[in-house]
Amino acid sequence: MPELPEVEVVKRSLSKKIQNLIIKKVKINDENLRYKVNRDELSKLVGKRIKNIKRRSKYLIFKIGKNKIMLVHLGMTGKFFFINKKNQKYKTSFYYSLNEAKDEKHNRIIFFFANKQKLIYNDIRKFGFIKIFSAKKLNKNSHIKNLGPEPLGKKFNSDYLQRYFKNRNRSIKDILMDQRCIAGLGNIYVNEVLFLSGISPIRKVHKLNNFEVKKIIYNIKKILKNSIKLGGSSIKDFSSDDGKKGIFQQHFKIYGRKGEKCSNADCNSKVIRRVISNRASFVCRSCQK
DNA sequence: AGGCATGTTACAGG
DNA sequence: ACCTGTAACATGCC
Repeated sequence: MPELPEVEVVKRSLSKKIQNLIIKKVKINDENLRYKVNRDELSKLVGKRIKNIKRRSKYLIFKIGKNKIMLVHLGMTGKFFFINKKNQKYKTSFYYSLNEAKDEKHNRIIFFFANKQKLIYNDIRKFGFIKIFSAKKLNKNSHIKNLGPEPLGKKFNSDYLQRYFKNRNRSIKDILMDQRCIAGLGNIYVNEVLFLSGISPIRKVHKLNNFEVKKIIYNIKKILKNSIKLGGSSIKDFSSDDGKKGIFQQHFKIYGRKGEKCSNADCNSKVIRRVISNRASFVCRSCQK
């Protein structure tokens, strides 16, 4: 589930819950995440305070104590649960589950705080990871150092993108999914951006004109901002199991809508699904050229 | 039973 | 050095 907007929403809601809490204990139920969890490093966090949480691309960066960083990537199915003093469970993610009991099985790492508060890292497929290292090493970290600009930042503008596109013979879908070009988009939002921009995912980037590049940038920023806003508001009342599935998909205009009528009012074409860059693309042939 | 899934990385080859 | 395509990771759902 997690692309930039989801990770941003997780960051915000987690910050409210755990900022300034002191870690009392860490329990590892399953150390075999994408990378093997380092027990020694994790145990060194005991006694330290969670200072703040930041986001870079789809990574969560926890500053813990004076000089520790906990870098978390949620992979495909990673999520956090927070248990408060009254044993109420907060799911700080969109990810829904139809079966709470089955959910428990995938609680991989548990952080304990005072008064029975807990932070649980839950991950079904275990493509996510948690790494601990010293704060000095953050910028040299292999996951972080090659990331392109944040799409919502000033460095992501048409000068940058036109230069990046100029001599590259790759498809626009491929490039937008490439975290070295732009950090934080994934398959769903790339689908949405290209639909809104009226551009076919297989177009070569060096053949896009300035207007098209600007349209892509505008739509990236617009969709991401809007999704963060929607995420923030839908998470607040995210307590019952009913209707969760709807929350996940209802905002997407093209992703997952194979066979449905194109959502542009004056278009009667049907959405088709095809695989591009090894992932599902949903396209309206009439609206995306 | 087989296909599919929001992500990243490694590798082989051009 | 840059680019492309493919497979792999683990698990559950339809």
